[in-house]
Amino acid sequence: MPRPPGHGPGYEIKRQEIIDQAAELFARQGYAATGIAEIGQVAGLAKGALYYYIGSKENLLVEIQDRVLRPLLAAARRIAALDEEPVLRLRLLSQTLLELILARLDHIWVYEHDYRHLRGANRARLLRQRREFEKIVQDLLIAAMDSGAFRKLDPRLAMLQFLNMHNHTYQWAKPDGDWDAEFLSREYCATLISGFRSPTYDADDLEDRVTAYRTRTTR
Amino acid sequence: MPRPPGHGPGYEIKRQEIIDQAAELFARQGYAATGIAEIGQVAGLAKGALYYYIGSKENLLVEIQDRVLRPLLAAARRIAALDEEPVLRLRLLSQTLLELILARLDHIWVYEHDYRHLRGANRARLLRQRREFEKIVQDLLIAAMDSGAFRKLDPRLAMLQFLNMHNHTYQWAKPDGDWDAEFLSREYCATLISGFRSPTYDADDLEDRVTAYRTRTTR
Amino acid sequence: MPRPPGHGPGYEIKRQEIIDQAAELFARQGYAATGIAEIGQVAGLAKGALYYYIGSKENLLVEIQDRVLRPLLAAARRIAALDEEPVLRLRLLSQTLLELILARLDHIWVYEHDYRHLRGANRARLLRQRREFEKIVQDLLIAAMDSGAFRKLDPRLAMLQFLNMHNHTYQWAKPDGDWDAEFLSREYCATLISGFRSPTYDADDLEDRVTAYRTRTTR
Amino acid sequence: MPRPPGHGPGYEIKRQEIIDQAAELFARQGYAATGIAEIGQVAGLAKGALYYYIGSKENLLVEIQDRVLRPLLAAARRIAALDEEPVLRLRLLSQTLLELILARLDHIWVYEHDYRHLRGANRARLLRQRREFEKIVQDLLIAAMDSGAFRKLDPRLAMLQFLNMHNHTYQWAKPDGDWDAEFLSREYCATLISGFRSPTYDADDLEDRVTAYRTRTTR
DNA sequence: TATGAATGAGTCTTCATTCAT
DNA sequence: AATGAATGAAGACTCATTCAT
Repeated sequence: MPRPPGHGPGYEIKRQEIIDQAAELFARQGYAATGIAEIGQVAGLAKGALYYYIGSKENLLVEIQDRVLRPLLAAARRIAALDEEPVLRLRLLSQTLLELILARLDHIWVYEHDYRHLRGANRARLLRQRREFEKIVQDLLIAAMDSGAFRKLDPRLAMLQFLNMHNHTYQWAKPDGDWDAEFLSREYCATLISGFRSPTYDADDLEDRVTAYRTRTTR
Repeated sequence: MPRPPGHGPGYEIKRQEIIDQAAELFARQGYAATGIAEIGQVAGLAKGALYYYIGSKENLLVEIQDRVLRPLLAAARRIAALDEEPVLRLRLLSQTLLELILARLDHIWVYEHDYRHLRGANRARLLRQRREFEKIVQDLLIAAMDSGAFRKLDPRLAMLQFLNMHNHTYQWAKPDGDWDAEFLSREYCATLISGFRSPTYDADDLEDRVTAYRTRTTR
Repeated sequence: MPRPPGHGPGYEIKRQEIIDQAAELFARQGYAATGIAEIGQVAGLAKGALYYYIGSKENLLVEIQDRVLRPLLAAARRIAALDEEPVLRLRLLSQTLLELILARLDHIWVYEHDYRHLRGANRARLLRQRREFEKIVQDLLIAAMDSGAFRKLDPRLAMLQFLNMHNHTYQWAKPDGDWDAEFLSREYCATLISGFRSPTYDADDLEDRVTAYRTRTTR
Repeated sequence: MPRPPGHGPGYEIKRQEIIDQAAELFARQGYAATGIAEIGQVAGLAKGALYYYIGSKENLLVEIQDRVLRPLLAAARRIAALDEEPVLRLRLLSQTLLELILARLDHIWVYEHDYRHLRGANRARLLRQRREFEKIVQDLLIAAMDSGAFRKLDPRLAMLQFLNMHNHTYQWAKPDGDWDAEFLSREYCATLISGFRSPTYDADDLEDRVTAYRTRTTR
């Protein structure tokens, strides 16, 4: 994401605005089917000025992917490092993931659909980050098995079930849908955990523990 | 899908071949990012001859969507109409769905990603069929609730969980992956049913009943 | 207009049918904007068979031009050679010309609009024939001046006025219009002759002389 | 004729130049037979830049039609509204019409030949304007009849004779022909008026009255 | 006689990008 | 900081024509 040197104070603000607008267009029409001219029109900028801000069309895609992956990975790393029971951490991660999906539906569309249009280094970095996120989830699942909370499952398959359930949400969620991230997370986790748990594990008080955790940390 | 009248015997065969090849390209690169020239090259046909077979690029997309939706809907209708317990029918539908996904991974990519590039009547028909499929699943879930097998759930949310779990599979499945449709269906359903079931419902013998059903019907 | 050797009895009939149909299409849409495929469709023939009959698209144009010019020139030569007063001959020629225009409106459209798409020898021949027709008209006008019926006019300008008046008719005439060729010829000639005539020439009995001529020759 | 917003000062000039060049090509070869590539070549512009100016091929056709119809209708409306004798107004309109034809021969070719390639709203507007012009002529002819100058004629047929005579001129006129609009108008009107006039109407001083009118108004 | 299949140049149009100003 | 003008390759699609069968 090379930026021309020496910018005024409004540069970055305008730039972020343009990325917002591009994300919306890409989500609605697809990256390949959206023209630079269209973005310029929505941004109220002639093509020359547009390029002054964006550098290239692929750059926009990179930025949008980044806007998804950077906070996602940061949150995932933070949650995974918490000194809490693995199942609780999974539940927290679930909600964070859903919050991000619901908050930025258009970004997620682009993230899920158009990463294949990235080339070279951009693509490699993206895939690396995706794999890191998957590993965090999988490691949490393994930890839950090791702790006796979950049965012995194929960890990769468990991780994929977890991600299937969460990641596909963008396909039908609406910006102002009936269900918020907390509710969905509770429902999804209820299903998944009842499927994964070992017979001895009692999941009934999980939500209480979530509440307790939140009280503890936001105070 | 209007075709010019009067074609030789080899026409339809060649046509289906081209659709195969197009599906592979669309899956890899996206519909919008795949050029007609590229398809012609892969098909070994000049542009003129290519159009003799395909009519238009959008036509290819329609055919691919149809190849997914026609068998899917047919199977779903058939299974829904079976005189079997709802949970068993869900399990059968799950496997059929996964069989279709795994057998035609590229078609599913296109189906999931590029339906938005359909216009007008083609798009309307597609959405109608998608909704019909969703309704079949949802009605099965309602039947399972009515039979006492499942708890009282929000039927739409249950349906979406079911489809999240299954439909997202195309994102990571490989043509020669380790897991076949039967295995995945067993695992997915185990998770979902343990999440959905009422306390009194015993799901442990479901797989036996699946086996029994298969024996009964294939004899 | 090369024709493949050795044809069955139906060949020429079918061929003429195709030219008819092509003329209609060319008239409605223009030569350049009408496709061979369209002609084939209207003729109920696949492209291969079509070419068996027509040889080439330009050939169709040549034939249509011929269908206009051959009878037109034949009639013009015949009328010009009549042993009748020049003004009467002009009146007869006028009617013949209008009969041809009204009888074959589509051919005339093509004749007037698309002769420029002819190339080389075809074009040269066409222009030669057009000039011959113009010369016949002009010579009749000169004869009328020499006979004292018409004033001394610029013969070329008189000829052009005559042709302006007649040839532009195709632009607004309808296949089943209110006015037939005889009526239009009477009206056009009344206007033209009253403009061209010398003060001493009495045009009032022209129509009687036309009737007399017709009675004489059709008996 | 929508144009992209925001253009520099040279834009419209260049645009008009391109329309000029296109009109010449269309006139020589026909609209359908002239390629965008050819226009670009003549304009010295690559295809992209060409489209920056023209928007679409049909747009060029619309502009050319407009260049004919706008001044024609404006002049016709102005002349029709003059407080002069109807026959004089017809004579003035005739000359204006011929001036326009001779001044823009190529535009008139396109106007007469290719209006059928317009579609939808463009076509409707064109036909409406053509009919308005025809109505103006016809109303003048009716006024001349009402004033006693002309015999009782079929007004529509009289109008068509008037337009036949004038409009067909483009078919043979040359850019630097021997005859100017004033001369042709005098000749055409002499013919038409002598054909249309009532026995009592004296047309001999019409040209004097034209001269008088011109002197009066240009002073 | 007639067909279906093929071609490849050609159709109009849009693309992402650049750059002098 | 921003613009208008330009490019040329690529976009989907149609064309008249050929030819083995």
